[in-house]
Amino acid sequence: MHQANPYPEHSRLIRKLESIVSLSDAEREAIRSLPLTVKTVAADQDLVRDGDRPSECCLIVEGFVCRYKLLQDGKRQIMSFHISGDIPDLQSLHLNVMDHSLGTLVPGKVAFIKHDDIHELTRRCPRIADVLWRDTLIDAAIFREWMIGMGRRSAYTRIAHVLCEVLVKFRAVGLADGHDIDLPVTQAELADSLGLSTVHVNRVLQELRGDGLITLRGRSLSVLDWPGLKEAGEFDPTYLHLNDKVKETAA
Amino acid sequence: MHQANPYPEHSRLIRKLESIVSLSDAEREAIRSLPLTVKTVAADQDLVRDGDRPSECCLIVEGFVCRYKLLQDGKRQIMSFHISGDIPDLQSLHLNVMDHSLGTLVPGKVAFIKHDDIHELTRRCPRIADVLWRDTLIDAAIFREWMIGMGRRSAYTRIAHVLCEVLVKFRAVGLADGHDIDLPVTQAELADSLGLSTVHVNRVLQELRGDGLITLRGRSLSVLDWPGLKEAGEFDPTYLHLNDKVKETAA
DNA sequence: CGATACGTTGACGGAAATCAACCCCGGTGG
DNA sequence: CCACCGGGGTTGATTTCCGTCAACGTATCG
Repeated sequence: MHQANPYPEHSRLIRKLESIVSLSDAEREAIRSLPLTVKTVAADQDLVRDGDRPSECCLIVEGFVCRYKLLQDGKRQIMSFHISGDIPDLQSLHLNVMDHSLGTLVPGKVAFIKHDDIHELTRRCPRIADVLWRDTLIDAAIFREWMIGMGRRSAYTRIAHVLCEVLVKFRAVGLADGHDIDLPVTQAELADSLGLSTVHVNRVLQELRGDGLITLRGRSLSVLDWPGLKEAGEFDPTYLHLNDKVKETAA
Repeated sequence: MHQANPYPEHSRLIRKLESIVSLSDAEREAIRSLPLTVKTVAADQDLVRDGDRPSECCLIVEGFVCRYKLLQDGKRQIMSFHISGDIPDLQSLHLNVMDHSLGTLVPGKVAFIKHDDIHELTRRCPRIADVLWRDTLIDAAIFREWMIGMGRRSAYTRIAHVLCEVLVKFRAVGLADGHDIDLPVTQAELADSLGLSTVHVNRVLQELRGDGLITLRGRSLSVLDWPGLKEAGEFDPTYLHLNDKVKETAA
């Protein structure tokens, strides 16, 4: 007796939001009323580009997306990773011009939502505006945590930290339940997210393996020693501001 | 015929918000109705501390405040600087627990605003909620820009960049109009904001002076060569998302 | 007028970048 | 079916930017 979910895309969003707040039935219903345009996208495609003035937001349904900026000299800084349920350009609701780009790292599925429809929803349902605001505030908290890493932590600690973060985020939205995930990120991309060189990332990953904290072959990451990895990464999940219900996934 | 401003603290907030959006008379009036508790604070005092669960926000009236976090080993990362008109802990409206601290760098004046009063204001005046949301989104954009610096820019570029940023922010709210400001920041604090050591900051500042870009004696900074400093810092003010009216101050 | 905080300088060391190969593997096309 | 190709991963040698340590100068202030 399997019944297909009539709102597979909206469900991803709802699950994500419920990882950071609780929603009422009415609020879930309101979210399900949002008009979406679903598209499949290949790897390494830009969803939005630095300088754009978007009139819609993109909801990641499946896949893995990064926020990044290219510098004059060709260097790239990745500023965040996003997974199913995230709306990485929610900020474009209130900031007209993009100051960075969003691009896919693997093939996936993305749903576009018109700004007007979101505005209409939040007018009808002010609590949802608060939830979305909260979501952007959590993104900001994650930026701050990454700043701390790049400013004051060693490469070893930084890498351990980002692995912890990704694992917790996967678990919070139900994309993983053990300590194994499919990490769709190359070492070069990791390097660009941490302000390191690929060579150094490679060597530090070997250290982490050598210390028995993880295994990493291709894209499959297994955390062998979760307490050890958390300690190595000085990882305290407070900054993720998770709902109490899912907090245990980070323990 | 000089008439004293009956709302000196509210005016700072209004001026700040008008540096990023336009406000109607009604909105300005609504803001002036906010109940405030004004306090004078000494230097090096925490306004809010990592782990706190605040029930009010603080509006900087005068002085200079930084957002920072202390690490296990005693290292400090400063994540932002704040000036007159800023509400650096606006995020506490929707994130219960502080994941960092806010502290003064110089003596100043701070006004506290109850969360409840802000919620009441935004309920009465939804456009103001949008403005405040926008403000937190700009903070996030600044975090991202600092990430780019710490991840991918040299110390020289980073320092030039932050000097550009501070100058533009001062000008945007009318705290400066030329190229000279009172920069109430020690080299050690600059270092902690950029992920550098104080020794290195000192040396790079000498380079910037040697290149004829700035003078810096004590707390008084003069930008001698604004185009040169912008170029040295790879500074593009887009990420500050200034109102068109004040954009010229960054040109 | 000493205390103390801030700035400056020099010598040295180290974490990570850079440069340059080389390997491995999956795809693809002849 | 195998040769070729290209992206990703790995390794070693070398360099560099910046940190650390330690001392000293200088200004402000009770």
